[in-house]
Amino acid sequence: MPELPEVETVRRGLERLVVGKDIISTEVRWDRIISGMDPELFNKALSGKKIESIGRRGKYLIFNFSDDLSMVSHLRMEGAYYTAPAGTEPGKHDLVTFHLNDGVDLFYRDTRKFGRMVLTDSDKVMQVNGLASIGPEPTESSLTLEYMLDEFKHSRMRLKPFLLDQKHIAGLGNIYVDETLWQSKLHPKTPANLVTPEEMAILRENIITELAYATEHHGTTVHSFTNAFGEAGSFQNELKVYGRVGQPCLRCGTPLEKIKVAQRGTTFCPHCQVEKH
DNA sequence: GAAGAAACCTGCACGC
DNA sequence: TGCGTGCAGGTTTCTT
Repeated sequence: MPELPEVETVRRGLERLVVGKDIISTEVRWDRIISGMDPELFNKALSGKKIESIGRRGKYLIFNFSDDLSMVSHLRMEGAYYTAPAGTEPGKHDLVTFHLNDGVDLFYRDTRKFGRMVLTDSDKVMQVNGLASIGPEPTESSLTLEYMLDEFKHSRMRLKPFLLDQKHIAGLGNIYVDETLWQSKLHPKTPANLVTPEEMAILRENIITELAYATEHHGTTVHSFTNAFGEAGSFQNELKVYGRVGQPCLRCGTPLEKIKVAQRGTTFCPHCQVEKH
């Protein structure tokens, strides 16, 4: 399940593999992957375009093509890109193929068909659904303590769904929310406006550090995530709570518990992370 | 307007 | 062995 570190890992891989190449044509095998556009128009618009650069904002990949055209791609749960020699037969879950000019095909694979691609003018990328209201990147310079204090104090939403909402902070998903809340000793059901300034400073530092560290380790491989080279990340070996339900908390030894918060499986330590009301 | 729930999807684990 | 059920989860859309 790609979160920010996984998407950045994919971006770096694609940058090495496909930037500078031309698209000859595309094949779409699941129409709904292309949001708001007929697949034939998608193919027509992309044919002959050069892939000039690949950017990222939060969990969104942004392909920039020649003639000021861009494509916003969200991998959602299990989306993945990989390249293969031209003529390679697409697999069952290869939903889109980009035929490139140097004997290479770029495949988009998505087992659950949750991913979406949107073609748009390059100057309208930030108007695409999801990007229009996205919060700051979790970095020292973008995610300031002042911003967090101001953003959190207006909401009684529980921390788990609050942090998952990309409007507040870009890039966090289920795994890293559980990890950073555990590190910060905050209960996932605590309302956002009850986090003290001292706790907020710790939470901020943990979010920034955790995502940077996970990116260094090429992300977390829990289900099917691999980068554009088909390589798995290694950060799953660093997880302290996610996937460790029933095992002892690494801080206090209490067995970790799993609950549902806002429809999301949530693992936490009932001793270290005390709920506030 | 805010918050919660359902829907989108498929593979897998589990129970019978 | 085979079938039915529940679960996993990011985002959008619908409902309260």
